[in-house]
Amino acid sequence: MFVPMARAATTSDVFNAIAEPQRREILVLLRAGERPVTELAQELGMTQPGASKHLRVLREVGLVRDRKAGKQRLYRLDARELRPVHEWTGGFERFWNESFDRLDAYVQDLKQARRRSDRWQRQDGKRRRSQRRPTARS
Amino acid sequence: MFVPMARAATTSDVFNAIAEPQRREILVLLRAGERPVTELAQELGMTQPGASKHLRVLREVGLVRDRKAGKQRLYRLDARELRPVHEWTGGFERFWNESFDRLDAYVQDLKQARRRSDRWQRQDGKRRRSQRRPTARS
DNA sequence: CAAACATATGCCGATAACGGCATTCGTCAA
DNA sequence: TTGACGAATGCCGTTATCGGCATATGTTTG
Repeated sequence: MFVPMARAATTSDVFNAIAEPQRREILVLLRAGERPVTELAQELGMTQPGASKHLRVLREVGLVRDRKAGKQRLYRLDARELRPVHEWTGGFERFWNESFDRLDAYVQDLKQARRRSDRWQRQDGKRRRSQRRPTARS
Repeated sequence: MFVPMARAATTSDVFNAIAEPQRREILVLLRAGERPVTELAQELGMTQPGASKHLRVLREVGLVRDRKAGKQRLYRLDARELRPVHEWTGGFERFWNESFDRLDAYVQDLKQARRRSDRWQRQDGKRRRSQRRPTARS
């Protein structure tokens, strides 16, 4: 028998944790320093239990730590686990710098070819290369 | 009446797209160059429809583009949308470099204080600071 | 046109995600 | 101990996700 499963063993990894906008917002807020749950909930415009649940997820992947302070529980950032994400995306850096796009490369080639041939035949007063943007999505 | 919604308007942003291990894997595979769906499906150990669906998600957030090549459809990487993620995580860099941890900061302070006081009283041959790494997850 | 091949889409089942509410748990103070 | 307060947990309803299968769509070739 087949046992289908949703999102395999994904749950509870860092990529998943930061896929939630509210959780990202929490991390951003925590850059300013420790904060109790209620305060965070308020800034996020959600209920306290809601915030607590997000904080749980963040805690479980190690992005956040908590310490007791009286009856409060102060959460603070622990960004170390964000590093793998940074590095993973960094592995694609050359693809967004270096002409990632065949089209770009192609256009560059055309330009070069033009320049070369221009040196040989100097006629053709017409405007060459008429803003190639093909109407771009409408 | 209340209309609860799951993951708000999250769906279909880049963070969500790369939250899926298989989709990350696809991106990695595509670094090597264009690839048809079937090939990807095979390397991922999943069915062709499965791969197609992941590719759809990636396409919708702009991480991937496709071009027709005969009866095949070749997918290629377009990593530009990965940049925002890289930059967002980069915004936390100082928290994992610079003593993110109060404990570390504390230890640093201790070291400094020691050094200072050492200049005044030169005793205490004991080892100071015993590798504070707190057992790291087991 | 039909057959063969490559992809996309639709449907389904199982499960996870999110948010709110009610409630429990834990801690401090009177 | 009781009351007040902060935070966590449980439950529920709604929606999304993921995977597989069957099927549709599209393209090339005979």
